[in-house]
Amino acid sequence: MADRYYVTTPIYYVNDSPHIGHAYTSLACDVLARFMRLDGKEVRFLTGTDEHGQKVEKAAATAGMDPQAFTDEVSGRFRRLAEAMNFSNDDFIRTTEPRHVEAVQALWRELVARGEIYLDSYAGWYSVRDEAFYAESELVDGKAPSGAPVEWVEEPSYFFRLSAWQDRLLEHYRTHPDFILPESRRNEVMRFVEGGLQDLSVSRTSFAWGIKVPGDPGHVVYVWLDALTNYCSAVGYPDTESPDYQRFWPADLHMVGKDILRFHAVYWPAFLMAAGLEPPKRVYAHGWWTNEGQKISKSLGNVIDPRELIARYGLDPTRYFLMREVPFGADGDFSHRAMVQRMNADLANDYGNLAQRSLSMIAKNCGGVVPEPGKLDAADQALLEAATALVDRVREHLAVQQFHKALEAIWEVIGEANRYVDAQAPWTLRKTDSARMATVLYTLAEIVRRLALLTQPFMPDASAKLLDQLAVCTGARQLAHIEAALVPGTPLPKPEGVFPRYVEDAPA
RNA sequence: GGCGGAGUAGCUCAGCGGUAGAGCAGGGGAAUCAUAAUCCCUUGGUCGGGGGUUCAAAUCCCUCCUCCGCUACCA
Repeated sequence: MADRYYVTTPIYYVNDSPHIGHAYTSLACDVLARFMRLDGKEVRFLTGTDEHGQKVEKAAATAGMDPQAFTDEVSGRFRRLAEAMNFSNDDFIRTTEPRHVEAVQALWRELVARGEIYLDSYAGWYSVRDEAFYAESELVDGKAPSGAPVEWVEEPSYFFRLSAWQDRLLEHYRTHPDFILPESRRNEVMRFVEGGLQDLSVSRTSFAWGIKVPGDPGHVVYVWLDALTNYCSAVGYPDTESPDYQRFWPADLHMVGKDILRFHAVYWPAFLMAAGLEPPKRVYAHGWWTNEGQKISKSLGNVIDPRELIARYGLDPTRYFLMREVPFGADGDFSHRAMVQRMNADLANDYGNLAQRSLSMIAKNCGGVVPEPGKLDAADQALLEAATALVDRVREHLAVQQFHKALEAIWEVIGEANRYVDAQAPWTLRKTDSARMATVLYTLAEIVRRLALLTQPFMPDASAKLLDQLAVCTGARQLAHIEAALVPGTPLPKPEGVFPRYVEDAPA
């Protein structure tokens, strides 16, 4: 049954400030969640924060704070980002919440009971300076690649039998070709797994800020086993009979950045299968942004703060740009020039102006009410049908996370509509055939309504304003209403531009 | 090093065996409803280099060059 949809962002590590990468991942999920809701599905959209681990423990200590107080604060930043970006998440999970701790410990016990976790010791060359273990093969002249001295360290650790899951993982990838997208990432993962898997150390004794291993409180659960489990804890695990779990698990989509694909596409399905649970239906790894052609890094100081984008360009234009500019999955570049281009050419000129020219003609020539159409001719019908057909086209593109193609398809119809206006020239009809003019303007109002219906997931506020200007009631904004035509005679509010043109500041 | 991907108009990219395409930028024109927005026409590329297969190659094969990704336990 496809009447439900469960989509997740990664939980964001609180040792980091929210940046464009976080906003991007969550935005993609938000667009999907909003689209699915408009398409009549019951949606669960989850995001949250990952709050355990050595780095958090240290960062809290450095800040002179208790780890929980520290994570409370940083987690709040991610909540505020979600609000600022107008994300429609239904839930926000934190790994320090009791519901999650309980889920992780239950999953752990399940894995132990099934013989998938065993106690051994973890040994390797450790560099205190780098805080990292190195493989024998990575050492250079007996030192870390960084040149730091290493020492042989052994500590007790629990291991997950990842090696036993190699064949079953490969089988899963083969029988579920859409499990990992885009395809190039799927191939990378498969090659990686084909290369052989080692058992995974899933506990740590070197720090304490984490979830205690059941029955062995000296150990803390490995951060990834902890973090990934959030997707299940949020829908009620370990109560697999709960309504939420029954409804939403397995998740339809885990959206992730390409940097954390392996954890989601290899470890996570292995953990789940080992615990007798179903793996998610899809993991999608998207690309990264550069800033004006430059790789983004903290040391370069060119990190993009989503709040600055919103302040400068506005929220919906920013959302539009991120979803439209780059083929989803690939890396992309954020540049002021490209942003302004999109804002002015796509939004202000094409879409905004189409709406504005249509609505203001109605305001001036039809008494500010939805005009009464005569019989529709072939051109009217072709345009209306093209708009209706967009529902399926957009749905198909979003089913495989091709946001840019969905928008491209919508903009094709916007282009057709602008050509239609010129071809029909209602300003001439006003003098020669006012009945035909009314038909044309009615068709245009209908087109704008249908377009606005479809742009809601991408640009919720602007689309809502357009629908308001067409006096479409809030209960008639589902995709199912695509053909629920406007009622002639309905009074319309005064039209106002929805997509302002970006004008460069005059040089000082 | 190994495996994989990509190099096509100024920019971003589509095409992947049959006379080189789109959007944006540039140029010209039309229109004047509209956020000086829209519409039409148009300049522009020996499709990274070289070799090969074929009646025919961005499109298949070989080779070279350049760039990028993956190559496990910080998240």
